[in-house]
Amino acid sequence: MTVKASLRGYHHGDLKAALLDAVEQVVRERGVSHVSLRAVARQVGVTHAASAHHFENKAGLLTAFATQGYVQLAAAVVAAIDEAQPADGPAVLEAVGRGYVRFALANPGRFEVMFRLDLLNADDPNFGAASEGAYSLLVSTVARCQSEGFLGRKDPEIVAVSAWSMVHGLAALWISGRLGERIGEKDPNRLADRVSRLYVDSVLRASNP
Amino acid sequence: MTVKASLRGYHHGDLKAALLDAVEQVVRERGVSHVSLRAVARQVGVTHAASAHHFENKAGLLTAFATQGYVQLAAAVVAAIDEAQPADGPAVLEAVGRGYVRFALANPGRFEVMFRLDLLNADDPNFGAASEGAYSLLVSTVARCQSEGFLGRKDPEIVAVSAWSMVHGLAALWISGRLGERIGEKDPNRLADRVSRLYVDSVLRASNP
DNA sequence: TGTACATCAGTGAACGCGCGTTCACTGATGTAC
DNA sequence: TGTACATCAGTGAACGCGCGTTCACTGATGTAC
Repeated sequence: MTVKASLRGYHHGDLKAALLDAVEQVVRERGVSHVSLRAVARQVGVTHAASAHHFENKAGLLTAFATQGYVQLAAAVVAAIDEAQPADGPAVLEAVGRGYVRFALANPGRFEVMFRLDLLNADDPNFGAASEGAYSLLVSTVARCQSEGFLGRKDPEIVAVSAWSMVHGLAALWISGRLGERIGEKDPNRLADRVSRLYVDSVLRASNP
Repeated sequence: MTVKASLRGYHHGDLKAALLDAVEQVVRERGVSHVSLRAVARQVGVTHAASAHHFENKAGLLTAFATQGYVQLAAAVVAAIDEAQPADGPAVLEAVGRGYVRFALANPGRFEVMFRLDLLNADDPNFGAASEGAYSLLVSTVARCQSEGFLGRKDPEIVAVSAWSMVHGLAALWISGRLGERIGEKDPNRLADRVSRLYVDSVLRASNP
């Protein structure tokens, strides 16, 4: 619901947050390519020049939007871990994968923006920190698996990268639509569960060196 | 090298192929977002309206470009298999992964376009056939692994999807730049080899049921 | 309680840009006879 | 060998569009005294 300008007076109150919400809405309803300063401002009910007071330019707005995304992603992963009540490192990693894919599928447009570095100020420190925060969940989970002896002589870096690649690829392929048309499993969250479990069972639990 | 209009006369000869080559060049040098009918025509040295004689519109041009890409991808995968002289199904699958990533990294812009369904006529029959042709290499390789007894009681569909997801995600993350900055292995092709090997060794060769 | 004033937040108009599509056109090619 | 004619391929100008940025502005808020 947009609050009409006539009802809210000259000052908005919290335009910064409202603009970020509007990006979310435009991205969700019409796709990344339809996000423009003008469309976003229209959504809020404000002049399209207004956002310059809060974000330097379009890249600044999208960078803030993507930064929110990494924070939310980390929260979704933590929530998935909590929910799983994991008994060991591999169970944590399985939950991390589930949480990652679930977030991406629930927020496909946002997820896309988070990796469209051509649209962002990739060197923004807040952006870097948020992204690093999400990544560190993966790294520490793999470290736990290693300390519990589940890695054998596997390189933890390769385990982390391959796990990340798998869930990222699964999300990207599902969102692109190239995957769903080809396979029997039509529920993407169930698919994510099965893929994560296959990985964890094969790579971590099989206990070969 | 662009042949000047003055040298080549009124008719181009093979404008259709030249336009597709020009898309490749623009995408490689300036990125997907800079591909426009005008930029492509400029590259060839031709009026920007000329492409309408060969491709209905921009989506048509990009669809043809992406279709070429799937054909090339399939060829790259086949070449990687030939090169590896694989002794069994898992070795074939490892080569498929290597070929997939190698193609993506050598042609990042093209690879991106191939999955940007928002830019394409996704229901174009040639496009669908080319994409299906590449996918079928994966499916038949997994089937071979199964017939050789390497799948245990694993669902072949889940094996295929997880393998595809992993190499696709690896390529996408590397191209986006979010991966290279975080890890020690700086050669993406070596990284792809190691990731593919980890997958094949753990999922197929460990021979647990 | 009241007034002056600085600061802040949003306005509205203007700018120049590159874009995709359309269309009447003209130059070149090739085929029929 | 020559001519008429249909077809094809590229031209060039025009169109309308939505875009991001800039800037002088004005309305609203809050602080100092």
